[in-house]
Amino acid sequence: MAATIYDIAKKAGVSIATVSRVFNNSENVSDKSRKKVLAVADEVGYHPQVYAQGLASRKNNTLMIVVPVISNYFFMEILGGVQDKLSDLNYDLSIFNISPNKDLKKQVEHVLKRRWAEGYLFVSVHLKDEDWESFTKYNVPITLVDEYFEGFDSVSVDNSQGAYRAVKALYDSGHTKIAMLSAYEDSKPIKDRLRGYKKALKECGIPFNGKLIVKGDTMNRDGFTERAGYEAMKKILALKPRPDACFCASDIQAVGALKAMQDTRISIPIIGYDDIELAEYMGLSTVRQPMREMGFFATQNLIDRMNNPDKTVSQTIYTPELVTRTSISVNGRSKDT
Amino acid sequence: MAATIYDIAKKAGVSIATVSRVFNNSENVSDKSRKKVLAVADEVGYHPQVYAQGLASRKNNTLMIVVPVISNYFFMEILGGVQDKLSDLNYDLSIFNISPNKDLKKQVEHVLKRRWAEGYLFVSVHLKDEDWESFTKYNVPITLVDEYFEGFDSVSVDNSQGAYRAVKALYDSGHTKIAMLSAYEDSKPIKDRLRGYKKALKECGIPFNGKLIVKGDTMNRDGFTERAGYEAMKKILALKPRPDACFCASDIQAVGALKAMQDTRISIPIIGYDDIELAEYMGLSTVRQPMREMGFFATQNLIDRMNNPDKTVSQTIYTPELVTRTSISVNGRSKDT
DNA sequence: CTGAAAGCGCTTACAG
DNA sequence: CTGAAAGCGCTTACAG
Repeated sequence: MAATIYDIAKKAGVSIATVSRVFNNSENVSDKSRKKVLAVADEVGYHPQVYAQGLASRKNNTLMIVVPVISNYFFMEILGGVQDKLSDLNYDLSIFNISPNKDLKKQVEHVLKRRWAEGYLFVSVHLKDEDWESFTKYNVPITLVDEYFEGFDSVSVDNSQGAYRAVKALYDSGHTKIAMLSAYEDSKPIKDRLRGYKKALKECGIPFNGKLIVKGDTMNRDGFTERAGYEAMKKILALKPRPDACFCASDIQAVGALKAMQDTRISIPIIGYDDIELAEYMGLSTVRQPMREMGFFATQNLIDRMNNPDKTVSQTIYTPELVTRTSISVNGRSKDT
Repeated sequence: MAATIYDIAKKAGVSIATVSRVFNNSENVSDKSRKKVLAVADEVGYHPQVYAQGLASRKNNTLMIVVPVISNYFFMEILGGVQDKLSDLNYDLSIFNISPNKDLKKQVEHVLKRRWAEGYLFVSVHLKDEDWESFTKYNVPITLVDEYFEGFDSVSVDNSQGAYRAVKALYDSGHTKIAMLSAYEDSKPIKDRLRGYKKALKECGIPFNGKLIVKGDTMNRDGFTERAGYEAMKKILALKPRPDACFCASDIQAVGALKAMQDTRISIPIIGYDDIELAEYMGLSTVRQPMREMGFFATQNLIDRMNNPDKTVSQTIYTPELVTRTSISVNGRSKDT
């Protein structure tokens, strides 16, 4: 049906080798041949097929991002950084969205085995060390983003430190009964952020109280949703004695939390996490991660490794910064009306 | 380096044909052979390479979604619907994110030419009819989502009707000076929604006034951002005479608009568009499209066409519905404090 | 149920 | 600058 390199070669009166060279930007083609080939190819809409190219050349010029949840601001920003980096490079970018209904490790393995891409960027894929370890045998360039494993290059953020800074800020503005609006407790970010929360309390001389760690009831997306935030804040506000401030594990939960405070007409200062675009428009104080830079750098890193498979593994850890807005003093909404 | 079908065949003591059959779930393999092959394959982490399979079988079992902006709620929901549909089918799903910096048509053509997937879902890709027409020659299954072209199957929503309903609702609750918080005027959704806006006004006997169509200054993502919404609402509130209600072209802009109203302490009823998850938590009235169903249905449609290339082209158009929350009467926020 | 062999559409030394 | 030919790692009739 579709034209092949043979058709083009015949029509252009050259060999298939020449056609191939034209499409691979080889310099060893006369201008005349090149023009002729291009003209014929354009006419029939020909372009080498990825699968044939991939097999013959043993490379496919594609990078693949593997990610569990596309629908979140963190990923979008990372993606932006990746695309910035890739924009002048000649790589195709494909995104594989891990399905929440199937086994995570199996899916990762599936992708790796099929040798779809030349390099992989795993974003927010959290696996046990032994699982990551088992993937080293595929011997393919991998960079981890928002995850840490000593066997692969990684780019992550110090979640514990971020939480620490948020809680510390709350303490510094005079609060001592600080709740943590949490999510699924086994999720990686929650574990890390809880650690930071505890560390801050300890440093401030406040005893840890498990009752102040509250999550919602809705646990899709591990509880990182508006709804779960809403549910959790309702519980927090019903606590006796009532907490006088709250660190939220994510901005998206904070949105729900804000709504819960509105509905109950009780406001306490809160700090979120992520600095999603909305945060600015909700006056939400939060903890910001340099997402775009992370995506950019991770891509750079991956490409470096592809070009030099033997370079030593590097771990890059960014420190998040606190962004202060109105929500830290009082609920940003209440003030304005 | 990596194992091939020959290695597995040798180790398992069978021919490569048998190994191939095992991986293609052919029934004509003895249990003994199958087990042996699977055992060996598992041991070395073997799996047929996509590129070799793709070339030899002339199919690759993958569907590709091509989309300009991943980072929006509409797309996320569409994706959810696609994944729902695909969950038990044996297709891989790959996402190609059109880069905003390069020529749209060229990128689409690039993807199509390379024959990456067996079927394509174009989501919110807006092209001229003649461009779509030129792609028919590739003769590959394509379904358009949120776009209409008579030559391909399509699944879309009646944007004009959605806007019409919103404006009508505003009128019905007593408003006559209704502004439209717009975005980049050449974008497809804006053109359609403006049409609905005009239609509603006409029906209500209100003369159209171009001054009431206002967009922001920041035009990235065609102005569908919080920032652009903020900017536009500031302008709207400064208009004399001041509009007494506003139809926003998207929820995300409405978020900015809400903030602008807070900052200026002037509130007028607004209705958004999309019904993003946040809307509920902001009390935002809006126009809802059945996104998940659309994704599900479009995928079904695409697969049908792949199985039956000659079936007649079908156009499916959904009608959006109005979701009423507090923002339609007064700014949902102001009430609560 | 199984294997030998042709073929998928390219790339890439090699020789000229 | 150019072409003939081997090879990439699979699938799939075909014959048994």
